[in-house]
Amino acid sequence: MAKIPEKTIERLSKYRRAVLSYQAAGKHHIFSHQLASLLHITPVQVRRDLMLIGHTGTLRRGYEIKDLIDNISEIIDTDKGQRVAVIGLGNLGKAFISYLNGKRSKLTIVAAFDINFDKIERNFAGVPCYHIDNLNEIIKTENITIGIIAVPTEQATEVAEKLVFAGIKGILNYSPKSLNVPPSVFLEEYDMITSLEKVAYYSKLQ
Amino acid sequence: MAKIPEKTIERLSKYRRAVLSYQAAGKHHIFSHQLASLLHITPVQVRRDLMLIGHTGTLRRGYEIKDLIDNISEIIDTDKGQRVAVIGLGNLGKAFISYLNGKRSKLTIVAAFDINFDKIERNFAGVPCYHIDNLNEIIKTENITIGIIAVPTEQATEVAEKLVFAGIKGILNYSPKSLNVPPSVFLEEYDMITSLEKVAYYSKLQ
DNA sequence: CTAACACTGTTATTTTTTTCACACTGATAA
DNA sequence: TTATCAGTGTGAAAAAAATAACAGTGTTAG
Ligand SMILES: NC(=O)c1ccc[n+]([C@@H]2O[C@H](COP(=O)([O-])OP(=O)(O)OC[C@H]3O[C@@H](n4cnc5c(N)ncnc54)[C@H](O)[C@@H]3O)[C@@H](O)[C@H]2O)c1
Ligand SMILES: NC(=O)c1ccc[n+]([C@@H]2O[C@H](COP(=O)([O-])OP(=O)(O)OC[C@H]3O[C@@H](n4cnc5c(N)ncnc54)[C@H](O)[C@@H]3O)[C@@H](O)[C@H]2O)c1
Repeated sequence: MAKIPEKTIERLSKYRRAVLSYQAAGKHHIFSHQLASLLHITPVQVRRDLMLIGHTGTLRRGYEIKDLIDNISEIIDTDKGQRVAVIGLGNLGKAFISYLNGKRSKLTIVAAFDINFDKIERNFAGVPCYHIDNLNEIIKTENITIGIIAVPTEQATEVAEKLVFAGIKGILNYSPKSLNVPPSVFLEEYDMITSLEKVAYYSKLQ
Repeated sequence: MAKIPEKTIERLSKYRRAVLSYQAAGKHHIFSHQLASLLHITPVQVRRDLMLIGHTGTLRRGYEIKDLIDNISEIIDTDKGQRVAVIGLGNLGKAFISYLNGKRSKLTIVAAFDINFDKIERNFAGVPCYHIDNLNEIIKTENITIGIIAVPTEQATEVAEKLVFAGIKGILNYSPKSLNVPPSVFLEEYDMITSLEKVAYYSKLQ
């Protein structure tokens, strides 16, 4: 199969979540225009994306949800799933853990790390919190491949280095400090100020 | 000036934050390759973006930081600034407020809304929290133009309707429920699961 | 004075992403 | 039976975004 565009990968994740909730509502099929309107995109975009992963629909009923979920999962999941750690159990870290817990079976948050002893050796929403000094060890024994950084700006660089040293595969960074990691580690960063300033910019134009 | 691409708008916001921290470190000038490496992009991309907003650098010293900040602000800020409300003072809402407070002068969070009476009529990090029933009134009296949605999924649609009704200009939605708003309201949505699944996908390829 | 250097600014090109346009198809209704 | 309808699948075109290529230019070293 040809290389799938990055934007398509992002949408596949959204399609899957959209159809999961459709399925939960008892539906078995969905049309491209329905999926499109859930994501605020065009039906052609949907059909093209699904074409790229080789998913075909039926003419009269659209796409079969069960099949679609399987096909998307085939692409974006790994067989055994991946194990995730959150570093920094503050507001943001907690929000992520409560949000993700019980959502997806293939990505599981299995550990949190902090330096605050009030948080260490407790569970938050079922996830154990360890001292940051144990990061290297736990990453390895727990077979964690993805780290989510939610520590204060000043600590972010150091935490990233520890993650890289421990052999992490991917980092999702929410600290405002942009990180440098070797090319063998996939890095994704998000900062809400960018989003907010974008909203502000386009709001003022209206 | 020609229309500025959406991606450039996003990067302008990032450039400004990057140079602000450079400035805080006592620097007065920055080269395109330095800015580029801070954002993990190419120097050409930086020069092109700055060209689009009509900012020019000097040959030997690169871009003057003070000027650059002014020029970017000229584009993405409004004169009087914009006032922002957070709806849902949970983990996420709190994280945003503490993060934004004192960061930018032109976008100010001036109100939070919740239904939980433990939170209402108190301040969080200097921001007063009101009952959601007062939303319409406060949006108008406080002249709020942007709303950040951080309420549970089930409440998101209703909250969005209230914001639209109150005449909001832009919405930044963090609830996983994708919203429908009239075209007069600018909508931006972010969901960390998309980011995380993307990281997972590209991590497994490495 | 001249050449080498290390930047910026911009045109041209390439790549990526989205949209258009339309063939195809099975169901339905007249 | 035949026309219409409402969907999918996809090559082609367009639009958006990123990259390459390079001219221009103060600065510095010789
Ligand atoms: N990207 C975004 O959109 C966004 C939004 C809000 C906040 N932020 C940033 O995210 C970070 C966290 O925000 P928050 O509201 O959760 O802050 P917080 O203060 O509530 O939480 C930070 C946590 O990190 C822990 N910590 C500090 N140093 C550590 C270390 N070396 N190792 C492990 N843990 C450590 C602290 O004990 C604390 O529990 C901040 O840097 C904030 O600026 C980013
Ligand atoms: N987009 C993302 O990346 C992301 C990440 C984490 C969580 N989330 C989502 O964000 C939302 C908030 O997460 P959280 O961890 O802060 O949850 P939370 O439960 O800590 O906070 C939700 C807050 O909203 C308040 N609330 C409920 N109904 C309300 C209403 N009608 N009007 C005003 N306030 C109301 C609650 O009292 C509570 O204080 C959830 O839907 C969660 O799934 C999104």
